[in-house]
Amino acid sequence: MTTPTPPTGTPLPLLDAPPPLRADAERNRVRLLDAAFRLMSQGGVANLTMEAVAAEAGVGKGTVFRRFGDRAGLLIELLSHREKNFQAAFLSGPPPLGPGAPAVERLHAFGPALLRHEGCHRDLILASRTDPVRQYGVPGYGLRTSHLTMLLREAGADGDLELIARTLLSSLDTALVAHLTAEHAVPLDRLDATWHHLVAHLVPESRA
Amino acid sequence: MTTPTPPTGTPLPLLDAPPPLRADAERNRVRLLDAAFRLMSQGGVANLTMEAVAAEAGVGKGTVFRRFGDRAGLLIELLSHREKNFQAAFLSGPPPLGPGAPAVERLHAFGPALLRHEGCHRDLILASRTDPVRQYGVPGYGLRTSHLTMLLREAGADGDLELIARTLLSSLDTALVAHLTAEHAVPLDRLDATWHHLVAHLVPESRA
DNA sequence: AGCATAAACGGACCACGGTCCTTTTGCATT
DNA sequence: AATGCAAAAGGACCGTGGTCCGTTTATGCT
Repeated sequence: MTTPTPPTGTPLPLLDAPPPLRADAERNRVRLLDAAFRLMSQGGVANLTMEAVAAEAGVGKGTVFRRFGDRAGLLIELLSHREKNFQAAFLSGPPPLGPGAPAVERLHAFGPALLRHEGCHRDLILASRTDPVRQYGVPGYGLRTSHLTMLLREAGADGDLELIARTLLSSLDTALVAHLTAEHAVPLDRLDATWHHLVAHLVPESRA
Repeated sequence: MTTPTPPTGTPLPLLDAPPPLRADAERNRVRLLDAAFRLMSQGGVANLTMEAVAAEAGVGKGTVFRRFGDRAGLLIELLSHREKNFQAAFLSGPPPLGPGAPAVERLHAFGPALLRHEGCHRDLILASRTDPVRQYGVPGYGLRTSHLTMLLREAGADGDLELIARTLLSSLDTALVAHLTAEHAVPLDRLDATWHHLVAHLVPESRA
């Protein structure tokens, strides 16, 4: 076999972009997401039955599964849509969360911001956690990890920065936070304080 | 209404012990747990269908639900049974994990031990995580938390020790570890190393 | 022993997630 | 325009978790 002809004028996929959907598929995709959003607005996440979403969107049930794989896939998609704002905030927003402030300050700012962001979407996030491992494969999680890793490196922290970043993220895990606030009445600022404590002890300059 | 007569010779429940089961209920309980264990041994966790367990135990399906609430409840019960050994190891086993060693050493020993313990029961643990919040309410988790909190205090750590303890636990969360080993081929000793790093940075005497 | 009562049992029943296979439809090529 | 084909749509179907309620059974009291 000869080398296949390189794509001519295609907008260079650049890192395995998923193949574009056929027109009808794309149309139904947005219909479904809209429908899901609508249903959730009125009845909460519990209302998001695959059949109900299909019906609301006016398509067959199979279509929902074909597009999103499973219920968790739909919820994750719904979620990722709303995460765009948060991502923009720490990637390119104003300091101290965004670039412009020293790395340590950005680290300190990240925890409280994440905490509050996740607080808004708690139900959706928790509902999307059918498979406990899956969340770690979601792009959003990967982005947070590499962002924190970078900030830690910039701040001069030592050790296995990626694992430390993941540990920091775990300390604000939605499920844990939900438990702490619900069962132990832990207020948010106590969580903020511990975040600051952790950051302070893990980057050298603040370490006395 | 007058004050009810205090219990006469009852073995003082001492902290809301669950009321004892009726004889047949208790008999069926062990039958069910046995059956579940048997089924899991041969076909893995996937074989643990509520109906299958009921059938194997020779009882009705409703009985399984009455006893364990739901599937997660059954799995958690199954799990708690096997955790006894681990708990004994850090509560009363030999040093450095058990009492006898200085608190810092016990802290260092705890992570690797937990990591390996959870590795053995990975499937069961992950399968029991239907509701992501629930795990934090099981006795085993509470015990680990208070144990670590105590060790941190003994070691002279500062800050919100309970939240720090929970953060340490989160860093070894089964789901996270499963992801790291499966997707990123992270070896266990790298996780050990980060555990030691975290402990070292969170208790004062080791902090330079 | 006989009885009353609360607890446990059983299995029919329901809802929902997920699969599968047939039919339809968009799209490219001639 | 006509045709061929891969992709999408649809919805019947299945398995399993979870509920419900009529029936059975253990246990404590007289």
